[in-house]
Amino acid sequence: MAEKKATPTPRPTDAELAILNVLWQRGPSTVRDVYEALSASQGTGYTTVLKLMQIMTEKGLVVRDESQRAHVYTAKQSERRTQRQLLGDLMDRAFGGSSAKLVLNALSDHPASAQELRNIRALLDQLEKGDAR
Amino acid sequence: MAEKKATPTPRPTDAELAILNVLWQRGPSTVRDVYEALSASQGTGYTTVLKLMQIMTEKGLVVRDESQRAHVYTAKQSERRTQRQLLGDLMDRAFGGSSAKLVLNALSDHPASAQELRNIRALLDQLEKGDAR
DNA sequence: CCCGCGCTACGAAGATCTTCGTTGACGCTA
DNA sequence: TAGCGTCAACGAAGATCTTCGTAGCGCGGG
Repeated sequence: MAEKKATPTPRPTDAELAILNVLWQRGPSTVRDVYEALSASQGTGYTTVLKLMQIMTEKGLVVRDESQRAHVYTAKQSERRTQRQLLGDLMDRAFGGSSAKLVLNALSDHPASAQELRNIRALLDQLEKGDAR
Repeated sequence: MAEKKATPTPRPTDAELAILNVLWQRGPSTVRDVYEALSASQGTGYTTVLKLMQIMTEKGLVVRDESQRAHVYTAKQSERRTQRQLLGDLMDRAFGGSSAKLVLNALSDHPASAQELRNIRALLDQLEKGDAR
């Protein structure tokens, strides 16, 4: 075996993340799909999106199905996994690795709904109980 | 009035954030101070740190006291404020603006101590009660 | 069979980030 | 006062990110 990629999937840039968001939301999409979804909010040109997605393919952020004339792209990492990565990254770089600090900051600055607060509380319960981990 | 700077303080880059961390930790520091604090963990040269801090001064990320021969730098934004900014940014870019999603992710992936969990719970109480915010 | 349209590929340009070598100024000390 | 060490300033180089213009290809309609 020598096929194991050592490259741990780089951190997506801002523009790349915008594209990933579209892919997660729509599922496998062509460049045109993504372009149309993005051009609504941003003013990027078609070839710009295309180029970015080509680069993302090289980086391993997305995988490409070339069997169709219009290639179909899919996010390689799940949304969850990417969020985890970005979050862990920020936590290390700006919060000294403390998830609690990060969480406290997030909550006090950006209030969540009552329902969401309940969800968080539920998770807390779970964490405290199955503290074994 | 025309003196109001429209520039809202740019998002610090990775290398800049590393420097800011030192400034927050040590308080006002010279380039050498920062360099020594950083070179322990990273292998950056003195002039590299200097250049970065000069750029950060231009960007308004730090302020510089030039009254001494060795200029003394201070972080312009508080650590808290910067954390807030970075967090809000990430929330928008990767979590669809939902702080709850972000928090749930953070907690389930990066467990906090019991004490920290208590703190979070306390904040939740506070948020739910004095919901007036 | 030929044209035009949509799509990918390529390459280049400009911006920003990161790194560092070099230079010149300053002040202490022998 | 001459020399040495420390410091800021500058400029340049290489990497990465972002944006497009342009070219080339293949398919379907006329």
